[in-house]
Amino acid sequence: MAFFESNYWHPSVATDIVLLSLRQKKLSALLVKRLDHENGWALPGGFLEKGEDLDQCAHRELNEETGIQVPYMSHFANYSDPNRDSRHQVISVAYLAVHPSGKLRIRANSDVFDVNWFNVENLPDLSFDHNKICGDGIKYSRLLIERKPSLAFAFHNGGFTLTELQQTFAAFGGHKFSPENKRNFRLWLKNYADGRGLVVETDKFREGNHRPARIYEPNLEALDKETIK
Amino acid sequence: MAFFESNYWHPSVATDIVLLSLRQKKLSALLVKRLDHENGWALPGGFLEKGEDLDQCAHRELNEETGIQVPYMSHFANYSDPNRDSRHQVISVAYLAVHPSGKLRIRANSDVFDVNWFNVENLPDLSFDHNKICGDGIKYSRLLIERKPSLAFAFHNGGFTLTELQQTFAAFGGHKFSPENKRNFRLWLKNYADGRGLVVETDKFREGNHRPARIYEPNLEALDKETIK
DNA sequence: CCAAAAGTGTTGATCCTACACCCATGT
DNA sequence: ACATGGGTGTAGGATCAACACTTTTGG
Repeated sequence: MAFFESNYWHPSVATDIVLLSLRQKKLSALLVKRLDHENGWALPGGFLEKGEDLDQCAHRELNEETGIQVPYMSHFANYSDPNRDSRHQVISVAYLAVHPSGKLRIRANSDVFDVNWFNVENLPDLSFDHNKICGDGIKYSRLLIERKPSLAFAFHNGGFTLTELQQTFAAFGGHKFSPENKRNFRLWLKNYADGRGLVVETDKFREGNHRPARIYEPNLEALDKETIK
Repeated sequence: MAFFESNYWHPSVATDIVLLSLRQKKLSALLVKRLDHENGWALPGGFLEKGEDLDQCAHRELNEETGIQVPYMSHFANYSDPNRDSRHQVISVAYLAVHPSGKLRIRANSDVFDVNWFNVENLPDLSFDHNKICGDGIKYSRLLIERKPSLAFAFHNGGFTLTELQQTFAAFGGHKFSPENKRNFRLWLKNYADGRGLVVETDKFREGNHRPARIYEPNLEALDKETIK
């Protein structure tokens, strides 16, 4: 006997996560290989379970499949073409997430037998419509970081120098945050962040073969007040 | 025997539509009274059917319940609290839509026994979490009209005068498009729309106890090229 | 001393605000 | 003639891009 019965038809509902990070200063997305997904690369994600909401589902799936937790995650689109999965009708609820650069501890998991970062300019063929979803997520991230530049902080753990922050913006290809107009980037940042108290100066410096660079940290309290998801 | 069976649990999926329009120059939302919704006011919408995608579902439900079609409709959020509907777990996919001001022909429908516009400043108590959804939709529309001002064209049928267009912006309470700075609104519009070719002058005029006002029309081709959903 | 990257001052163009003013119609 | 709303010109302030410059470290 079937486990689930109803007088009405029901679709399946899953979450898929476009997880972005900086790897070698390139914007990169995390992909997984799972036993069921035609053995190809795909976005991390999975089916909604009874009693949880979509946000919980996305966090749970990401944690189960990669063992990580992220400082930023939010919904950006739905995918509901009845034929997007040939086996049955699945609504995919897509999330954008950000992981700070640095070590990624991948947890062993029976379903997932490979996990890796891929430069977003050079993604492999993905299962289902995941190339479309991933591309949309990247496009969305470019819009988002212009509307809510504090998103860039989520790419850094334990503070950042202004040059590092600028490189983060540059990884998105945004115009104003672009290449070597260091001066204007800093003026813009001062204007943007100072009024809102978004960043705080620390007394720490990043050392190198050059003048040490001051390290800044995001002001978590002020960040919570930022509008726009 | 049950109509639908599966080895896995499935949620229900529905679309709900926040349909906005201008009524007496006030931003207003369309609400319906249905036999099943505790006999209270609620957003138009209903369950996804087998073989259709979410956009089709939203258009179909709106058409079935109110007999109208709209020039703008797009997804803005999901609602998935497991307890948002006490009867069973329903994912609500929320859409924002715009209807031009003017006559609304309501089609008789057995499920819906009342339909009406409500000023968004003064909404009644709605079924389920529809007050939350509707409020979010209105907030979203305020963001959207700043990011993509051409949305304002969807509130007008058969052309608009510049004053009418400005009143549309004013209905959202936006700062720059605000009260009686006619001069700057027009300068801003010229700068925004001229470069993109978004509006075209017609040779028609709106008459009144005063100098006739030139009527403009949106350029549909250029509108399609506008970025941002 | 030199290389390399951090960090600052300032000008000129551009955009936006505020305010004043003229124009065309109905009564 | 005048009331009403349509429609425009423009000076001064704020904002922003571009470029040149100084500072501090390691080797």
